[in-house]
Amino acid sequence: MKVLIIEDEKLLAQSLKALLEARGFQVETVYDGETGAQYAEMDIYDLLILDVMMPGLNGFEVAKQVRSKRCSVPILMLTARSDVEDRIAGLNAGADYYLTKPFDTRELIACINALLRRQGGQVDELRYGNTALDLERGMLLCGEKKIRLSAKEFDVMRFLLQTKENNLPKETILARVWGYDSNAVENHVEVYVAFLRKKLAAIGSNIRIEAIRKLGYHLEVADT
Amino acid sequence: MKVLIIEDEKLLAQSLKALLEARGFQVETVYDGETGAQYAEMDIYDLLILDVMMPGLNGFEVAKQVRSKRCSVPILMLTARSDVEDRIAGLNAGADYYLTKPFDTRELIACINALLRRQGGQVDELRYGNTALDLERGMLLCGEKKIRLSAKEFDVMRFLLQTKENNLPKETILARVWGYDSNAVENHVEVYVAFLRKKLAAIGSNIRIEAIRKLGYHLEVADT
DNA sequence: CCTTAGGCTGAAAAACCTCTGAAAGATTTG
DNA sequence: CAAATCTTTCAGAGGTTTTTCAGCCTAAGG
Repeated sequence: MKVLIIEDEKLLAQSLKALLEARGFQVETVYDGETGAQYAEMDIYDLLILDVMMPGLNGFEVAKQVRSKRCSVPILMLTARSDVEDRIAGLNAGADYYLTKPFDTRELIACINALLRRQGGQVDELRYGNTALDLERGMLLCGEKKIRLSAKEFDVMRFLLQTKENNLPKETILARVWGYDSNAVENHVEVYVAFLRKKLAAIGSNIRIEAIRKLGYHLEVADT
Repeated sequence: MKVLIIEDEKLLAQSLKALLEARGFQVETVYDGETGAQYAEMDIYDLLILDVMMPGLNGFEVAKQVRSKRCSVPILMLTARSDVEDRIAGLNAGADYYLTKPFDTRELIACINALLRRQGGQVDELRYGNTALDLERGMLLCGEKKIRLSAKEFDVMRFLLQTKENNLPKETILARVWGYDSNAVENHVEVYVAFLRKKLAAIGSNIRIEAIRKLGYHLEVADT
């Protein structure tokens, strides 16, 4: 789980980072809106934590910009301003939750869990068709049968299951599974899709991984 | 969009109902937790609005019960108790958002929009006549039938659908789809228009791509 | 009614993607 | 340290898509 914190108060940013890292998140922090928007648009994060009041681009603007790029990562907005108008503006700008500073640590964690749960983050199983991905054990389950996935297979399968029948470009899979700065090539994705198709077939799953040339992959339930 | 309101204060329930109906939602209200949980578990709602303090099953319990049935409808919790402990309990019980009474009407609407926006799995598409272009999967849809488009076919079709019955010179299509600096010729456009007409016919679309000599192409809905 | 240029079409060639198996290179496990 | 498993690399098969081209058709103007 990768989290991006966009917050100009470095002290708060650092303490948030520590807090989340202690719970097993991978955290990156940036200290201004422009950089934050850039990072966020790589679309490799599972959650954005966004301060409203920042020099340069403020939180509302960052949220709007990110959303305008069709990036649907959950956004949690933080702010000292408890004004109703602000909350409304934040939500309308594309935020998913609005939390007022100072906030209780446990409340923050509960919010994050709620947001990630909706993304399929806190559940222990992702289902589609007649098949489930056990997130604890990294296994594909279908009826009585099950099969173990390797780490990369698991990551790829997870992203596919999160986007279900929506298109997922190879680029994006590459960025999220191998890292945006890795020198992995698209054939890696193809190879892993092949691995997954083999394993899905082995347990009799009715999930198909469909390829659309030049666009990417998505899941479908076999018609038959 | 169907919304279920579970709220024992009938006055508040009714005013919420009116408020939402005015925005085009289909609203049902129930006045106690047991009934609410039953209704919710039918899994036919797009959103639950849930009061915490109710006789019998309270909001936390309803949320837990609904979630335990693997029902993932978004839950918005309302309460007069502004206690942090409550908010945490609510979120952990499975709520997606926690709003404290009294709340601003516009804030409520913003919350609802935020929740539905996320859930709506927004399959965006361009429609014209009896036909739609699925932008996510690059397919043409017409009733039950659908057909895949190749990348270039898709680009041309999208461009045509964006300008609808306005004239679109071949030159412009060339520039936009093949790039202004490519060495593609106008016959390319003609060929692709032919491809598209064939595919449109194959799915029984009533869209016609009309050519006007020296001027370009545009769409029309077939009269028949 | 004829001419002509623009538009249409089918076929074939060329280019391009995706898939796959095999093998080499890493990494983990026993 | 050896064995097993996982990841990367590579090259070619098999399709599909895109381009090319030549000839046909049709609308518009004389």
